[in-house]
Amino acid sequence: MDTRERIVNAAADLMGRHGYTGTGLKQIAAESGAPFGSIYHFFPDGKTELTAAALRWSGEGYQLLVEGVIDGEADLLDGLRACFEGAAEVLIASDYADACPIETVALEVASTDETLRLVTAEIFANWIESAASRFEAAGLDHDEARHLGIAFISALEGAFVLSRALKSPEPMYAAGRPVVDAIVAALARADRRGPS
Amino acid sequence: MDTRERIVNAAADLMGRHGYTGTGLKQIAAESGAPFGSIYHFFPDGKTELTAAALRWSGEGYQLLVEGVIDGEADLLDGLRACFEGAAEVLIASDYADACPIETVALEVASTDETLRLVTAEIFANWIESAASRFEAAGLDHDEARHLGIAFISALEGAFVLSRALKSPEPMYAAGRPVVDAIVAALARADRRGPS
DNA sequence: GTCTATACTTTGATAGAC
DNA sequence: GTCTATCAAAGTATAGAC
Repeated sequence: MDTRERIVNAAADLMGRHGYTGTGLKQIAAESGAPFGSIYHFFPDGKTELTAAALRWSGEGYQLLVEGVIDGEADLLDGLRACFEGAAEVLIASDYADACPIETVALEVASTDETLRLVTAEIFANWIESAASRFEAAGLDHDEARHLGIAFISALEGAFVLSRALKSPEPMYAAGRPVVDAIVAALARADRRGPS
Repeated sequence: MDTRERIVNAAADLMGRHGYTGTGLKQIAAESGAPFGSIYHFFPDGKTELTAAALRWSGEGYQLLVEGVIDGEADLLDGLRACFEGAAEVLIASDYADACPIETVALEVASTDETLRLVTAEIFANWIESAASRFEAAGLDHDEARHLGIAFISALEGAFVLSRALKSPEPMYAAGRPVVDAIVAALARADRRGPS
């Protein structure tokens, strides 16, 4: 792994746990084993540019992870349930440190850094589209698939907040059920309208 | 309003928008109009103690606000819908700055400050209990009311993240529907089991 | 209790030797 | 490209006059 990659990796890891303002460039240099000057060599625009790269890297990685979990199950609904269950397991295993890698940063920059806010918006939009496309492929119409995609990501993000604060996996399960049930109901309605 | 109250008020406001590490004590002193030294006069333990007070103040205020919205509607379900709708309106009116007042801080301190994490846990627990007690009063059994209370708060929190990042009210509506529908269904089941 | 000045640390960022 | 030394600013915290 080259130096640039190690820096981005360390930034993504630290920011996922401690947030944007809570993570210093010196800390990133130390954690990655890279000399401090290398950060500005690879990211001339400094912390903003590095953070954008870290967010995109985390965002892509997490999307692939979730897609793997969903597509790893024969049934779409089982795949969705596995997401909440898997997230709960990772939370417990990491003592509630490893959750959504971009959520804390997204909230921090939402009203303070428009450049980074746009990066988080693009990532969330990708996640929503990833989920919605699967719902649409399963038979839902475009709008309904999008709304439930948003509800799915919202439930995950909301449950991450509560689970980390309460140090309990309970929200992961309680928040997942209504969304999965809503998709079950929507698929049943779609099936009644036009069975494949 | 006395000095202490102004300080707590300013801290709660600033931290709600810019987070914990993103808000400085000097900024709080300036915003509140209080001299810097007064912060340490009223909060000898410094930033941690002040933040705990700000979180509790925000947490209580937001709970009262939401309870007012819910109880302001004749029907519980309309009250829940009004929460998501009202949150969407406030987001738009504030250019997506005013959302959940403790969410950003909760994520920031979850893995870095156990004292403050416990404060956010207590606040979220109060919110969950506030919602669950209303669901139970409407006819749901204790466990189901609690699970749906958690799902309700999770949906709100998750939608806040997405709405602020995307600068769109859409998540507020999309995330709210499955939870409200789940409560509709649960109430119908409870009614079938034992109509009042 | 109020307010100012200051100490100490850490931050993001830069310059320049190698 | 790598690495170190250093800057100016902002962070928390403290001391002490009034």
